Amino acid sequence: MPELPDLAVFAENLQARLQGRTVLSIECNTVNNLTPAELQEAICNSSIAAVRRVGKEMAFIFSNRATLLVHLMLRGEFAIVTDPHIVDYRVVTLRFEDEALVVSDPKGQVVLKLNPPTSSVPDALEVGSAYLRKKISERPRKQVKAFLIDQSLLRGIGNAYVDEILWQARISPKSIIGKIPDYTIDVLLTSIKSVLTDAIEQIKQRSPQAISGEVRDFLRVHNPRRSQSPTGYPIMTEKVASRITYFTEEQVLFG
Amino acid sequence: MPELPDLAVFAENLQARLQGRTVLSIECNTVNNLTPAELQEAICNSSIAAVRRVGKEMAFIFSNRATLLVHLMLRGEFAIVTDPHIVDYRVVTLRFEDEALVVSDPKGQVVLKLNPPTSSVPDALEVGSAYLRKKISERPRKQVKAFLIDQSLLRGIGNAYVDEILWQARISPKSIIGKIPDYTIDVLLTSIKSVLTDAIEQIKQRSPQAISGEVRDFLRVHNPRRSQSPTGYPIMTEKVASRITYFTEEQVLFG
DNA sequence: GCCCCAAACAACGA
DNA sequence: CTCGTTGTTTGGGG
Repeated sequence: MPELPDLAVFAENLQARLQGRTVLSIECNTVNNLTPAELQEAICNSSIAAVRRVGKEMAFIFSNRATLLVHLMLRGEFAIVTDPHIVDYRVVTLRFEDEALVVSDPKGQVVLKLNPPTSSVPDALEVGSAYLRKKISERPRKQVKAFLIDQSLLRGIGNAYVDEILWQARISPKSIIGKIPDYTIDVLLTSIKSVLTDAIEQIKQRSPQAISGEVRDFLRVHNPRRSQSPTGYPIMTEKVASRITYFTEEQVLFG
Repeated sequence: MPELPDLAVFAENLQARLQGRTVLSIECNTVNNLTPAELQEAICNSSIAAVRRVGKEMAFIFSNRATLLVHLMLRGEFAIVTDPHIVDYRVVTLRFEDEALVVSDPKGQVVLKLNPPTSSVPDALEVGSAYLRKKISERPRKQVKAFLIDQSLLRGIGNAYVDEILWQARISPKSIIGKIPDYTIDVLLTSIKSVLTDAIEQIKQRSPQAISGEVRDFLRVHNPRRSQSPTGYPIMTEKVASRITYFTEEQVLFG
């Protein structure tokens, strides 16, 4: 499944291709208590004003100020096609004049939200040091990996990039977050931003038009293709925070 | 720390010695949001009408219907003395005409409650088979030891007597409670009552005047002095439900 | 060993 | 590998 950097690229590309387009009709079944009629009522005949990533979700913002939030979950995908019927497992189809945006999902787990309340949880690319320290002080005993992927604390970091971030910061995923020294929290914050923005650039270079799929070959430790980190340490694999985790001995264990 | 049978004996003895006595003054610090002033207001100049054990707590019931509930936690003790100052770590002192009841605790963990709402959780000596089966069906996956010492399900059983009860019933502490057959639940219920009431009798015989301390030498398996159960099986030690547990191979593992 | 609470963990469904 | 929720277990701190 795509993570934050993939979704950021998808957002740009979806916006480039769909901005200004008017939704002529909608096809969907009821998903998460959202009925086709509600969706119809809310966005039909409106045009797409913007497409933005927010956390791990895609926000389609319409000219009438309605917002449709899409979470792809494990297997959801976006596609822009002339004939929607060629796409299997369609969840929602927005038809424009000559083509259509299809959200599909073979597992049927995609989550749709219409005009949800705005979240107070910061996005990983926006988070500040004061917020991070406040949340750390509220949950000092959490493992740093569990902390970073907890979407109720910080939005957008998933299982692949958290390993990259922690390797970049040289912090063991099993560290107890409250035991990480202040200075190292600064390093962590910097790593969050740099790993994610670098990945966005990598993905743009490799898949400039992507609105689906994922590019992972450049990951430095969370990468089954690699046995060593860029600095030559063997990559170890272990479950941490209930997830398969790639890390090396370079990463300091705090606590 | 005393468990249910010890506390049952203490209750009898405290009542025998204090019933009818009038509280002339109280000394304490604020404990659990209960201020000295509140306590003073509630029970000063009242007399002790009864002393009863309830779960692992001691209830001092006053002539004005006020109730003071005392939980001794790990190291709390009762003492009746003429000079309270000889007792270290005093938490509460109720002065009567010629002597005083002191609750002391070197760890400061004693819990006091004034007129608490009456609990709907049955005491281990009162529990019926219907209640037990209902709770089992609500939490069928809990280990039987964890179930029995959970004070929100059943009040009064602690880490020592639960081992005695389970040995008596020949049920392994690691059994999954929902997998224990109906008939064996009856055996368990009978064991709860018989182990506890027998222990009360044992303690009365050995320490007829006790209002503190604990007698444990007669325990058949939860007893560091013994290496074999009465039937000659070696006693094993293991953590179960996060507690040191004594048990033998005689005890059937269900589930 | 007491209790409470946060966190970890597994299972399940969507 | 997603996010919820629920129930259970575990560990720390008072």
